[in-house]
Amino acid sequence: MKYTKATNYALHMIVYMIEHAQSGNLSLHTLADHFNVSATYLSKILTQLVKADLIESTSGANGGYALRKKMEDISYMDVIKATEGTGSLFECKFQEGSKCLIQNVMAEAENLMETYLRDKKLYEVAKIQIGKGKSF
Amino acid sequence: MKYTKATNYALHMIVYMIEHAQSGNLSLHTLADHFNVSATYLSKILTQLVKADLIESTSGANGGYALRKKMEDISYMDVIKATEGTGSLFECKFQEGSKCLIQNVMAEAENLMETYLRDKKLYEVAKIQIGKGKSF
DNA sequence: ATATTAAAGACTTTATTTATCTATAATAAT
DNA sequence: ATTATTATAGATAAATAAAGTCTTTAATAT
Repeated sequence: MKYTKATNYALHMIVYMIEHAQSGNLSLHTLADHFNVSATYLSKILTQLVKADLIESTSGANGGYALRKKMEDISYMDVIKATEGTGSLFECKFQEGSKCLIQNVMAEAENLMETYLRDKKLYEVAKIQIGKGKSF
Repeated sequence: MKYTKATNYALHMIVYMIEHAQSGNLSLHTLADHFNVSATYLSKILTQLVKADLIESTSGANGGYALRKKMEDISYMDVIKATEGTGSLFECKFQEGSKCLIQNVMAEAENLMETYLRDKKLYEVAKIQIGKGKSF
């Protein structure tokens, strides 16, 4: 069990977009170049973020991607849900519903992690103008 | 990102073994039958639990598997580490070491989950003799 | 009308997980 | 000793999921 590479990219994309929020739209090409990823592949990931309403996209010249949700409000969990999907990490293979006590415990553990990541905002890690933090 | 089926099995195996701890060794055959899994496949999972010193195995007639670690001490995390491996859920694809601030946050989140699962014992969920809990 | 940009669909490749088969090793019972 | 019972190991196959590519379509600014 590992986070997908897509989540890795997605988190970094959001941070990068926060850091460049004042620069207008960022094109797929620009992002793909900067992170050294294939454009079409990155496109799929960004589209997931668009569908999750975290960012927005505009076609045509001068188009590209820009933040949609208020940057201070974008949490790690927002991004993770967009790329990993909703749905629990553990699902009992022997019993339906939540009758499995093991599953209940696993869900509670996941919940702790989830709550933490829902409170943590990617904003905190971005290096923006007035020395608000630092990162990559 | 999901827990593997192997982890699912492994957790249930331990609970089952706790519930039948007084019945001597449980053979692969018995376990495979009870859980409706192929024996050789289950064997691989049980071997992982043996290597993690959670259970022990003995060959030959009347052999099989039995708990090795004190049942009250076997945590969810013990089992998960055995089947999922150690190693973090998130590893930054752009920076080495722990220089990535995103990774640090992700690790902290994982830590919360891990601590919880290291405290929770599978024993609590087993239905053993003197009404100590209930489950499957 | 043209250039620029994103989205969608089909598909391929790679990696991981799940599962099987066969052979080997260990031990108890006879 | 031989046989039956039991686990382990190795090779490999099948299934699933993730990562990545190619091509077409749609939208928009100039």
